Amino acid sequence: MDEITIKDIARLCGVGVSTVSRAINNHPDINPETKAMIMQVIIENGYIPNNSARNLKRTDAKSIAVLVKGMTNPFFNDMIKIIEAEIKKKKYTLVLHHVEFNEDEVDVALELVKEKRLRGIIFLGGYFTHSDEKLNKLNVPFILSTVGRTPEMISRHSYSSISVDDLAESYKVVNYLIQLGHKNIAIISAGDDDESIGKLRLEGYRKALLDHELPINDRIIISMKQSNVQYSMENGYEAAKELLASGESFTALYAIADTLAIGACRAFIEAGKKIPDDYSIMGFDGIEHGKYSTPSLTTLKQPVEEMAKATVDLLFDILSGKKGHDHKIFAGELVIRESTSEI
Amino acid sequence: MDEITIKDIARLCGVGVSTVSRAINNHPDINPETKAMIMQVIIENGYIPNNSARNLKRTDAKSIAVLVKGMTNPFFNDMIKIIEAEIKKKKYTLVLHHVEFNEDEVDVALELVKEKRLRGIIFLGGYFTHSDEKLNKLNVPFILSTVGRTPEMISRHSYSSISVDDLAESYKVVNYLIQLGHKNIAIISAGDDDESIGKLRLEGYRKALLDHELPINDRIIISMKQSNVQYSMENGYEAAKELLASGESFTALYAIADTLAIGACRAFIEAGKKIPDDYSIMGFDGIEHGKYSTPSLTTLKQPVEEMAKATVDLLFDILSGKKGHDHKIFAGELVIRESTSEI
DNA sequence: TTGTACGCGTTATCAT
DNA sequence: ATGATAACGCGTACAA
Repeated sequence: MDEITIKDIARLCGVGVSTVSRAINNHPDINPETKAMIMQVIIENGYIPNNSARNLKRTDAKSIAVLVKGMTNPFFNDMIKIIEAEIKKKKYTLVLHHVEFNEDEVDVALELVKEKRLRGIIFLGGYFTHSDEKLNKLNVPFILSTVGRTPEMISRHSYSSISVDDLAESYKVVNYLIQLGHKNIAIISAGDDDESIGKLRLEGYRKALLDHELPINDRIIISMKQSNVQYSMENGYEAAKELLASGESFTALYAIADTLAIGACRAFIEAGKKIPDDYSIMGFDGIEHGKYSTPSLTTLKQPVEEMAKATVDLLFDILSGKKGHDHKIFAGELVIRESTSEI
Repeated sequence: MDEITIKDIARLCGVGVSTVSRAINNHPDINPETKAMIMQVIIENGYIPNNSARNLKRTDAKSIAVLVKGMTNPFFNDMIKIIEAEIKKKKYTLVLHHVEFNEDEVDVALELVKEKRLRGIIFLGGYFTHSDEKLNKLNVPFILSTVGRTPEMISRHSYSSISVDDLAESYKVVNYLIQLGHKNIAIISAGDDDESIGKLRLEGYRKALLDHELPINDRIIISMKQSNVQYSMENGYEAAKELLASGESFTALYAIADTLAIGACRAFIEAGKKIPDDYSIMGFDGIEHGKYSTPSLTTLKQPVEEMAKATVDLLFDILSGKKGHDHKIFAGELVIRESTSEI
């Protein structure tokens, strides 16, 4: 015998189980003295309520899940931190859950909803091309935050989303490079099968070149290796080496994530190239890291803090019935640092 | 009414609940046809078993929790990835849980054990100065992995640990700098109240200086700001600026984490200092990042992969009764890159 | 092979 | 203010 339950505590205290339950859950209808006595016994015996049993019975769990797809991008760490704090501030419990690249986040969410009596869900990152039918099974409000969305995709109102316009912001990046005088701009992007931010950012790149009547050279459009960890520095490093080895001419490189850009910078430097003198390099995301790199990284910064706050605020507005589903798009900020210059 | 339960499925199928249960859990005693039929109905109705109820009943949960203290250090990401894969390989379920710096990891673990019917626990990072009394309440095997330990602390046998000898490895770092001819070596370490790796690494620093009869100058021993995120680049950056502003003379800097070292590098570079010509800088941990920094970072690399594997292996050996508790200490590896040179 | 009934630890409801 | 008891959804003896 080693698991001690609420019954044991009740017996030890000479009271009923419901009284113990009341003591634990801060119910009003209880004599402060009995409560104190019970709490004392609980501490002495190291009793810990079983959460499974609680969740089974409870109606007011007040918890919200954050599902993060792919934890390799440090970009999410910042967001999680803020979301965590905001949720705590609202006296809700946060259930943080990582989901693998090959897992189905909606399936995971469906399970979690049942298990934890969730009030809401926040999806962070990932692709998210799920059927309406499946999404409708998720009968708690959910928000797609920083999940790649095309304008057509967000024309639904069965859920909310918080994001930047990946296509437009990506356009800004390339546009900036063009303004600096670059005409041959390489890109390190996601694979062709990417359905999310990778695809959108690549489209933004293409559109910018097209609008400026610059040629699109497929040989300087490099994809991350699928075999490597996605969005890793190593991946950027390898891609950059491949690019340099190709012999194609270009004067600027745009990596669709800061991590990739940092890896790419290293490859260029090792190859004896000067940044930004020989090549300009730009990233996307605005992670802390880019600020402390050498050269520091010019990037398109996503307003992490605002987005994280907006995500939580929107969710709570929906929960309290104040608002219906909404889709907010945040503007990114061009952060010019040392890795880019005029040609 | 919208939550569909095992009873509903049973009714829909015209069978008993136990038959449905058997279908779900791959029990042997069931007619393949009935099973197929039941599974079909389950899929059609989108039934998902309630995990809380399952955990409440189940005796064979086969799950292991990994509690990570402080997710700010990317060092842990690598370890988690590996541990995750290893656990999956053994057909166990992984419960990943972050614990805040100010939370008590043992309390969290205690709850989790009850809730999830855990078979074992892996603690990653943190301080871990808990009373035996408290640890004894944790009646499942647990392993402290990469948790700062002094030799005296690990002389217990109620749990296992996997770590590097932080003091000795730290000594190696400073010893290497001394061999390069440096005599005035600054350090960015944890606060005085640190009881864990920070303390041990600082002790290693002191011991190395002492052994080589070099003076210890308290004014070039800088602590991370408590107000900042611990072990962040920003923290290293600020500390380095403080150091430079102090006017104290030194030729080398040892930061007790790579993240701190990277931030410090940036501060030095911004101040117009050449690394390693003017100053040598070393880190500790061996994160991916240091490899792609410029200058790339000389560091003391912890054998992440081996340690992660050893952690899981040891846990399973204990679970299967093959072994009792054990304490393994891994040797770090001096990785010499560009940020250090002879004086 | 299948169904019935009980119990897991807790909270909610209804008495008292 | 407190206690008895019925759920919560599931797994599993045990009976059939």
